[in-house]
Amino acid sequence: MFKLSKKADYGLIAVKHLAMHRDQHACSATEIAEEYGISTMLMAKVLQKLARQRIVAAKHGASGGYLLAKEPSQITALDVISAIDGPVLITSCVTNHGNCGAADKCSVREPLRRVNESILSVLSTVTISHMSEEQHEPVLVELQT
Amino acid sequence: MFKLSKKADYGLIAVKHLAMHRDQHACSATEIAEEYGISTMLMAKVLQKLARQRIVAAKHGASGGYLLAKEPSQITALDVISAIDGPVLITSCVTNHGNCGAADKCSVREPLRRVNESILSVLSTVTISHMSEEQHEPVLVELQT
DNA sequence: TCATTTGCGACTGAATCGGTCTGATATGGG
DNA sequence: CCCATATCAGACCGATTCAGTCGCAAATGA
Repeated sequence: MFKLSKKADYGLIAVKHLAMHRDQHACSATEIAEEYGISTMLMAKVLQKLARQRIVAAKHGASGGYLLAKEPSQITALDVISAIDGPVLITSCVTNHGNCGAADKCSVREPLRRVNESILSVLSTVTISHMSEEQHEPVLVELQT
Repeated sequence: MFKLSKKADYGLIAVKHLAMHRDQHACSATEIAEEYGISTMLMAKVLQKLARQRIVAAKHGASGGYLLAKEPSQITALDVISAIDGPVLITSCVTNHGNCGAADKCSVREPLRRVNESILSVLSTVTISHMSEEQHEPVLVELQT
């Protein structure tokens, strides 16, 4: 009901962890999972999805692990969330090929599409470096009502 | 994974319908449901929740139904959504009494709380009258990164 | 009085989600 | 060269949530 999945949560935790430990060794899934008390298997799954979307880079083999594939300022919360949970759509109707039965009669479709855009805009404004910094400068997001 | 429930969708449809038909007769759950091809029983449930939160006013008895309890400009999308689905929290950790096991170690808790605030702010900026108007003036929402 | 309508809780089947397991593949180090 | 350590991929399961239904009570206008 408007919550992001635990996997997406874990994804953000992992990416932030990698951001804080970059220029150091590659971090293995086990290492990250244990640090935050998360199931190792699950964290591994999450990191695999992040790797498939080229958000993190994987290093196989002994003493391998994961490294950030981009600068923390170039990775947005939206990148991480949609890499794990798929595209962010607040309703199932916002895509044209969505199978909402009442699509043509639906009167809230267009306004909700605009709300969706605003949320995407919020999520893509927040980067991993924002999430690591201490000071928080306000940013203005334009909202089409 | 970041989608609002169908019930919340239906709630917005119903409230917008009432906004367009106000100053007229009270609309019954059956009438609204049939207009948009939605299950009557389900629409009734949704309207009951909206009535319990005093967003709409119920009129019992024959030729009864529902009326808006406030001006459309005083009803926000957030009001409707949270009346139906409960408080909007993008993670289960944002409340203090949330039972997230890794709460103390969790490094993304505070940044996500700020993202949550921004989304609340977007949802409470959009009102039912916004959703009914044709022109769409942009509004700026402040986002604490 | 009675048909209509809301109010409320219990219930069910389906879908989603969190989490696990198994097996394959890659690779650095001893 | 071998093996411990990693990632990779997909199947799998139990629990939770969700969409939608049903039955019964209470209100009320005609």
